[in-house]
Amino acid sequence: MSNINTSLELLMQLSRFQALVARKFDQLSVHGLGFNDLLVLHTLQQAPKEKMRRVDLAEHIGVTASGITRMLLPMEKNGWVSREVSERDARVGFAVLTPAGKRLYTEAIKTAQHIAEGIAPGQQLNDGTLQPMFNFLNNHLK
Amino acid sequence: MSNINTSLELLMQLSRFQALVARKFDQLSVHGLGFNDLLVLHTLQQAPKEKMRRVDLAEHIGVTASGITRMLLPMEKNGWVSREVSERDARVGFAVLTPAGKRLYTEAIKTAQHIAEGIAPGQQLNDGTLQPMFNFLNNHLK
DNA sequence: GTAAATTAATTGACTAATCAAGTATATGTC
DNA sequence: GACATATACTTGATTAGTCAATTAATTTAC
Repeated sequence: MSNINTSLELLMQLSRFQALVARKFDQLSVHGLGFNDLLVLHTLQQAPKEKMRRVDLAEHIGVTASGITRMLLPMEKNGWVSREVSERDARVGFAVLTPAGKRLYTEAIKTAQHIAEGIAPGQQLNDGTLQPMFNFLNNHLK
Repeated sequence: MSNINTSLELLMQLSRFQALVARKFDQLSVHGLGFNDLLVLHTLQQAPKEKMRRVDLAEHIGVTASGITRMLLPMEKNGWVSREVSERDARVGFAVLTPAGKRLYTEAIKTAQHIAEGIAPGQQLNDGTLQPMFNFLNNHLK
């Protein structure tokens, strides 16, 4: 039984943890949303005018362009997100949070926060010990 | 634009980071293996006698029982993993690393460690700053 | 200003997983 | 020791995403 380096060890543990978390959320299916759907709504809600280019949205949540097309499809059908085209660049499409989408988000995010608290209580997180972890993640995500 | 609690923020950032990492690995497709396949091989290799109950393997890497059945199928077909039944409990099946599987593992893990180093250099990790992160993860995974 | 390269998005074909249901075995209860 | 419940898996149907190819528009280079 040989060991592996710290880097790979970290990535593997993160992967396992993430699988756990995603499955818990998806199972509970907060308001019919998967974890990634929630991530889409949250990202849009944080964006200026609650609107983003589809590619940027894809990049932000870590799926391919194709992936975002497929994820947004049912969300558009349900009227949570709408589509807008750019005037200055005919290639780009925007995804915009609709009022219905925002209402759903507001409800769903409450539930999600409770679930998250159940997994990783804020208490543990807010004493600063894990600040380096946030820094590490932020470095890789910006 | 309202904010969310630290717990959910953490889970969302982890999800994004993980998506990034998994996609990078899967793209490079180390010796034809996906990141999760690698995780399976690694987990088996760490286990006593390089053998585990399928259910435990599933739990360890964070997929469902059904998921592990489907993941192991091609790996068995390729002769990297073999199947063994328990004598004391006819329900349980074991997954065992074969010699070919071990050889593949030994090669693939080297490449994987290089890729991992490229993402999260051990240098950054080994100064102890991120120890709380490892503790946090271990708490949730044990 | 035209040709070549790049970028944004979608689509078809596929892979990787989920869930729900089903089968078989084991365990706990009375 | 029979019956109910729990556990270990597998399978069919479905969902969530990938990749490779394609279309269309924009930008760069000359």
